[in-house]
Amino acid sequence: MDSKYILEKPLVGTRLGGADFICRPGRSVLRDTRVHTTEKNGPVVYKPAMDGGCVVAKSERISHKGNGLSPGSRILHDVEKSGPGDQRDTGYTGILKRASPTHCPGINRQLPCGFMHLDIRNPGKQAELVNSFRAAHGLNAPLTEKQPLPSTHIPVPRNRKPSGHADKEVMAATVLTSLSTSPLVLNPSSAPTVPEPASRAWKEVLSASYSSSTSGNWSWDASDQSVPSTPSPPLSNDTNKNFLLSSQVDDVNEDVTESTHFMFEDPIPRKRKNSMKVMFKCLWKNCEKVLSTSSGIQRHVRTVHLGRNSDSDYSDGEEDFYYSEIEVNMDSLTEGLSSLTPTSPTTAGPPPVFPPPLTEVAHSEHISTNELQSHAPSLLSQSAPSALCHIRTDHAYQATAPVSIPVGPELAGLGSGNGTGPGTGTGNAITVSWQSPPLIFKGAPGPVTHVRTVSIGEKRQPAANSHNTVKNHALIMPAAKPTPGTRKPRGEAKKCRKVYGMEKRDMWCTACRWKKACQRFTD
DNA sequence: AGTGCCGGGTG
DNA sequence: CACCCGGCACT
Repeated sequence: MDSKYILEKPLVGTRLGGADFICRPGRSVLRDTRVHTTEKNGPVVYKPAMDGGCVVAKSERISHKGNGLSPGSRILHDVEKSGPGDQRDTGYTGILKRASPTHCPGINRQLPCGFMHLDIRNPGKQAELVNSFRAAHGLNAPLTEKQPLPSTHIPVPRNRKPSGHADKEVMAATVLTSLSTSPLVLNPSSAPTVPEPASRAWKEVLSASYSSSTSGNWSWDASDQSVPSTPSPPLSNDTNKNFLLSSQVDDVNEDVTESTHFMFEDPIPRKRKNSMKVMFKCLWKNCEKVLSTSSGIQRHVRTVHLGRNSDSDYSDGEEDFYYSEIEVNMDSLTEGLSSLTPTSPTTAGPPPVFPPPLTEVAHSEHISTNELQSHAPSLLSQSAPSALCHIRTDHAYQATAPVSIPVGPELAGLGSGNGTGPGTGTGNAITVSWQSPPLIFKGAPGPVTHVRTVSIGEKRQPAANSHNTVKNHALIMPAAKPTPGTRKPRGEAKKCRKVYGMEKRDMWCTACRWKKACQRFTD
């Protein structure tokens, strides 16, 4: 399930000389057990890109049609062509269907967007996108030098010089990834700075590649839930959102408190857009710094956490690891709502996460035990600690009437795969799939959602919700075994004993006679 | 104290 | 399994 889930995530990547670069948020996957021909094509492949040229890949599968075809139509065509057996392809289509932006921040933003923003003026670029896209799905996309085209800028760190085969591949992946996904195309003005999404993708690639001990075979097995290759904080899954908006946020205003909460998923984008503002939050452990500008946060990270000289512009992009974009609901902030009362405690899938949770995330949201997902809570806690606070304060089960716990479909669907995820959207930055991250409770849009966190130590609960509670247990913490001590809530209905009394004990149901849960007067 | 029922023992 | 009961949690 897990692996499948991952495959269903938005993938972006490029196949370079036999190596598949599948870049997912949080993790970059390079999978290819086939013979690498990178040595042969590698240099040719990325050199142009690094020089600002454009790498044009030609898909073998579509090569018969030539390269001159309308890229746009080809894209669609290719997607449609996806064979049922091609998991990656299906994965992509799945993405399209799922439209789960939270899953793949940098990427997600790009694929779908890429289609929409294909630069008609530059067919070559479209070809790139197409190829990158295809590559991401495992389609062969041998690179060629045809149609060299100017590329938008490629975030190649100055100080990082490829020093080996792996590095080259990394670079190639980075370049291609950025090319295929860089929204910057839309915003040339921001060229001077490294596009965050791109740079992130690049880093992700790097992190994945560097963490790999094998030479050309970089594969991130879906089952591999190992610890992230770097101690970097999680990149928020929402980084993909409002990317464009982020560029607008140039006003250097005051820091915002951590009160902000993530809007991982935006079911009603139009509605919220007005009040949403992209902020940059430091993900460094125990640091809740939130700044309104990426440069600001980068500086913060660089100087405060990385110990770099604040005066220096030097940046290897390392900072990108330590902050993420977040959407801040300005309405909630301006309305004087306590920062503790997020209007919509939505959470997204499992964020990648490294730093320890700031708050206890009640054993609840673990959708699965795999590490990836297990991270989700931490992100959750980091991103929306206040939400958790609320969650814990409400004991729905104490209500006299059955209380329905507003659990989003995501949660309900947890069983279906991380996708469960937390959300549908789960994905996250880096996250990968975080899927998970189900993690998560997604309240119905509105003020404080009453989400009840089931704690292990919890004791009996009124009958009205007993079933719900039990279900929640199963849903929310399938892995969490009911600890001894969690007893079935005592039913409110009169039992045989009360109904018949001790004198008519023979009239009791057998269960009652045996001191078991009454079977006759069930709750 | 009364009640509900879990957990465990016995045959 | 059926049957029983110690004991806990809760009212």
